[in-house]
Amino acid sequence: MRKWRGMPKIVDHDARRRHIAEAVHRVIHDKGMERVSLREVAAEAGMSMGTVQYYVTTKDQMLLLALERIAVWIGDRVAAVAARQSTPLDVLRATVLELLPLDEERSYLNRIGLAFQASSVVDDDQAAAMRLGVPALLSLFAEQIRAAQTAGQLAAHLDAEKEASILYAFAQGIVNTTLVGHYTPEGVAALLDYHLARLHAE
Amino acid sequence: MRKWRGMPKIVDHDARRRHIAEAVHRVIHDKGMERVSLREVAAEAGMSMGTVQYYVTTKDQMLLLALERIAVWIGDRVAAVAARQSTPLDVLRATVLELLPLDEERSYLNRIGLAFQASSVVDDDQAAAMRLGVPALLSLFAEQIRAAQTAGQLAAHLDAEKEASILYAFAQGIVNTTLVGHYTPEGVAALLDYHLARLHAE
DNA sequence: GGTTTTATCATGCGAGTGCATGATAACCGA
DNA sequence: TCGGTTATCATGCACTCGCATGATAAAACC
Repeated sequence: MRKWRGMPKIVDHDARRRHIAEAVHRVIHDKGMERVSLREVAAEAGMSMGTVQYYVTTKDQMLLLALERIAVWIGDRVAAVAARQSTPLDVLRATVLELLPLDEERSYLNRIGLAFQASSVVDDDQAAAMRLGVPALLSLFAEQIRAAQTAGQLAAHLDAEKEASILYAFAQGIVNTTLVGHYTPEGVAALLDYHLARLHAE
Repeated sequence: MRKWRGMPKIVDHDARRRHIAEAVHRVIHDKGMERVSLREVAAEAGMSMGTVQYYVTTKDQMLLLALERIAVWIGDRVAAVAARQSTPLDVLRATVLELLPLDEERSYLNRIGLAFQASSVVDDDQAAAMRLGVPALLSLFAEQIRAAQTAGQLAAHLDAEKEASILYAFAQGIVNTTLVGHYTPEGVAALLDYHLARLHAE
């Protein structure tokens, strides 16, 4: 599926937008945020530039669309992996691991997320979109920590909110160093397990 | 100090390069990495574009120069604040705090660092320059942790290397969330103290 | 079947890009 | 005092950018 040419009307607008957003992702991943342009994205998406403009009124909106799409992508992945766990501590561990660049797809997502993290410092709309996911993750973490505490999996004296914040910061902070190869996937997992082990009820 | 015009020969090349690098920093901070151009930087530095080209052969080299400059800037700040502490634990705490966006100057440095972190994912030279500082900081952390352990300030059973990695990741990971206002400076410091407290020898 | 709507494309425009070049002063060593 | 080096600038070039416009064809509607 590469080239459409003059066959209108039965199109799924959401699918088109998704297609464009994914082309933006690939451009960001392969060439970097500074190389994102309407032309480059159109070429990557296999459409004319005019068609991209038909679905997206401005470049900023195109980037925002790509950002929102990747946020729901990550959100879906986290929700799916969390649902697959049995104990609160497993949810916690699996969720953090899901956020880290431990295989190709997660590295892909993290590279793009990193680019948006930087570009959102200067773009208010992107910053707002970026902020959306954070409280959800933090409260998921805190909730699982509390559940693990009542289940006797984690020490009762822990401050769930603070532990959640620390855990999330750790996950965010280890990304870049791992992406550049400073840690192996096994090393990162060992680091996480080391940290979680100290939170255990003895 | 804004405009030179036709007064050559007694110039300090390093000073000129520093001046250009700082202009790059301001452009990145105020308008974002994508708006960095020879023209914009020249205007910000108060020189003609040709003069910038005289000191910097290419745009990539200009960015690399700005990256190296900010790395030594941060390194100097960390070294200075570390030298001012008396116990290993104080060094550890003060060094981490120095890396966080807790006041205007540190926010300034962190915004720029974040931009380079993203752009270095796609530029190999920048990635190499970025990697340089990490081992130094990690080994400083590990060293101070070990010193604190022998001094009885931190629990003896801690894995100094792993704790150093976790601490550094925490510092890196809390930056963006703090920059967008999700944490107050006091909240971040409290988070760090909470984490350090659990490492204490009882 | 003719008209309107929807989707796609090619093209043009003014602005901005990185980089190269030639001119022009100010200083230095003779 | 004079040629040569050093530093600065203005300008030009080929290219890309975001965005606007007009043409065109297929589908939908009547």
